[in-house]
Amino acid sequence: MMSSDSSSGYGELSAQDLLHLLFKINHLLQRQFEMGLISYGLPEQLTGPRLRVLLEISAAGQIRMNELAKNLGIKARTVTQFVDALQKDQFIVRTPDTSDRRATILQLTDSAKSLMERAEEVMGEISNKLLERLTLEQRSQLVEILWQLDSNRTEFSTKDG
Amino acid sequence: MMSSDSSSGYGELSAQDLLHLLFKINHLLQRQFEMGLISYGLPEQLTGPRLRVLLEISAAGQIRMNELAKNLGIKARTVTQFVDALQKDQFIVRTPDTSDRRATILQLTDSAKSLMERAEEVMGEISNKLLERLTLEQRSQLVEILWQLDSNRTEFSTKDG
DNA sequence: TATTGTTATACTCTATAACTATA
DNA sequence: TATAGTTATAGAGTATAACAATA
Repeated sequence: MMSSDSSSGYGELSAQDLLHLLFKINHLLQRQFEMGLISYGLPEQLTGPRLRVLLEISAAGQIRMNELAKNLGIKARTVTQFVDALQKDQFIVRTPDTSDRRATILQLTDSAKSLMERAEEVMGEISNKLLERLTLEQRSQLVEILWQLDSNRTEFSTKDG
Repeated sequence: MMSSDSSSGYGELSAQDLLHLLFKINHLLQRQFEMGLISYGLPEQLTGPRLRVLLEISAAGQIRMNELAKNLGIKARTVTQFVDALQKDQFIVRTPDTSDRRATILQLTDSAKSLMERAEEVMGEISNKLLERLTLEQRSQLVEILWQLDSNRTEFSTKDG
């Protein structure tokens, strides 16, 4: 699969192999990250996407479902589902927005607030562990590379624009 | 969210910010990769995971469902579903394994074979485009970094081992 | 008894379309 | 008419548990 040369010449990979390697390692890291959260005692219902929702609410203090959808890049329907699940588990509460009665405002419950504090700590520790093998120089290189990749933004046209 | 310093000091990110940046860019790249496949005229049913299944079968020539599950790191039940879908779309065929009548062997159909040739080309082109902003040096650095991250393998214990 | 694949079932993430209540 | 959120529905990806056929 990967024009193999397991000695040291890893600079010789094709773009495709490099990209696949990136996808693979990223997937592994995400897996380890999520396992880390659980192993540090965070509730298992807190999947990656749900955690992202809570972090967004936490950062905002309070936020409309509307805006949450925009921030997370997901659709209103999807937010409703997250909110249903998170409310059922008592992580958040819905309150009607008095200034616009169509809207709903989300807030963390008190218990979720302390959970999020813990989550922040834990995420910091996990991140340190996952990246511990990288030298400072490699970290800067990685940032630079990611930055470059982000600014690339190749546009592949799809039928629907 | 990200201890901001939008000038140039991107080497100063915390491990957590760096990891999140990685996750984000990776997600973006994967999205662009999939959009690229479609924009090059590959069938839309060919989602990322399904493509991976076909690539695995293609590489093997023929393969047992059993082994496919192992190679992809997914469960037998999940393979059945992929195979059902891919067979319905006439990308693959099931044939009984005469040497072990419990087993089923998978092969690409002829049309899928030529599709996969095309897919390989297209993936190469897309990869080149997505990584075109990286210098050769950055590519080596990235490989080195990913390699390092792969060898890290922090083990977070979960309840079930 | 162990293994291969399937049926039955379920859960998460995501989406579109139609609708309600409000603006 | 446009916006905020919900109901209804769907589909992809993943899983566990129970089971049939075979080893």
